Amino acid sequence: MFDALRRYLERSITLSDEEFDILKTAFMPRHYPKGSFLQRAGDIARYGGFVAKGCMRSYTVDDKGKEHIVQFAPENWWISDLNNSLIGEPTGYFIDAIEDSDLLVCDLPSFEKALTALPTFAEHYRLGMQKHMVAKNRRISAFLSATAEERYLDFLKTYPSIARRVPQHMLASYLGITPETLSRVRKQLSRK
Amino acid sequence: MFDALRRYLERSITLSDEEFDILKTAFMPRHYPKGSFLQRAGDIARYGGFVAKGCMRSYTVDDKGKEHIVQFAPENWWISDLNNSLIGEPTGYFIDAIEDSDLLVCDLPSFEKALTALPTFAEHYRLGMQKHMVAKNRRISAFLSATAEERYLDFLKTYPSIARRVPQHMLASYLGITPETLSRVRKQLSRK
DNA sequence: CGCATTTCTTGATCTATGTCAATGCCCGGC
DNA sequence: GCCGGGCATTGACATAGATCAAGAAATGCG
Repeated sequence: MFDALRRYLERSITLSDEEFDILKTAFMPRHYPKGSFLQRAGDIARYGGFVAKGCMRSYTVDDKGKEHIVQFAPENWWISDLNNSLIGEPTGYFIDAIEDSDLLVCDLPSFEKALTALPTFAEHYRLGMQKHMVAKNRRISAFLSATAEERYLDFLKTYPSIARRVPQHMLASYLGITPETLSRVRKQLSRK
Repeated sequence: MFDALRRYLERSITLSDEEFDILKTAFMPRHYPKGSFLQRAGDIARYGGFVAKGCMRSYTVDDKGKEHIVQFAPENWWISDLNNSLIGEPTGYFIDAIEDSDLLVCDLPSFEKALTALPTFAEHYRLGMQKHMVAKNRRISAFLSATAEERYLDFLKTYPSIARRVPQHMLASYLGITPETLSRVRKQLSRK
């Protein structure tokens, strides 16, 4: 499982064996069977994680019991709830496995220690964060100006592999529309 | 103007005079009269900036010529377009001054040099980025699950001072609704 | 296999918000 | 002090997408 992390990191930075050993101490391998939770709303969020295998999602549940998916995290993505890893207050987000998944999890203090000990890792983290920010801004822009259909097409183009592997109603939830609407959008598109 | 930056930074980190001098070399003071642009869609984005005085905004313009505000940046906020400072491709975002504003602007290479030279600054940047990410996630959640009225109330609570100083139609644009709808929402609320 | 559960589709109707158009207001510039 | 153009409000109407309800397909599991 650590191999996956190392391969992922070495796509952008180089780490000696010794450095990677330091990094390893921060993480714990954990298996999450489909449907199991990494955290629930109301918890004090403790762990973030790197997805080595499978697929996770984070989401909120509104007062009507409806789920709203904030993020998908398949292999080689990070999933965490900075929200309150930072603040230490109970979180509003659920994180669970939508497939059987293997994660390397890590609490915030250990993660920060790793950042301090490994400057190249910190640099990688900063760049990743910036890219992530760009993606969030894109998504916000889409909500501001695009229709359901446009958002769907954009998702297909940007994350084709995620679109293939998650159930449609989850995709709908991520896009901010109902499953019914997504179904109709798809029908509409298939005509063209 | 540099005083403003220093006061802002010293709310969370400590910098010696020498360190602050290093930081200073990365930035150039610039005045932006109301309505003037820091960047336009189609430009190669070069500069990000720290707002010492006034208020900036970044936004996109859709094919119907409608503006969609992605961010407001009053005093002590940063405004930049990582989007393509990173990639070097023409940006899709406009950034302009909605009040007469004073900025400290900085290109990406200088900024990175400062991050490397000043670890405490890098640390501050990382924390700020994380907080910013939390805010973006909140905004996305709001689009997924909240009505126009709820988003408006949330904005009032979260950024009361911005709500007071920007024109309503810009606030509407930020919230992803029309000025007409915002006007009606406000009327509705004033009845209660 | 075969049944049960989840997922997807389809239709009918409803609603929040958008669009278009008109009016009045306020503020900044001459 | 007045004039003009942006800004907010209001009304009538249009529409994207939601909701509710029912089947039809898939999918998984004993």
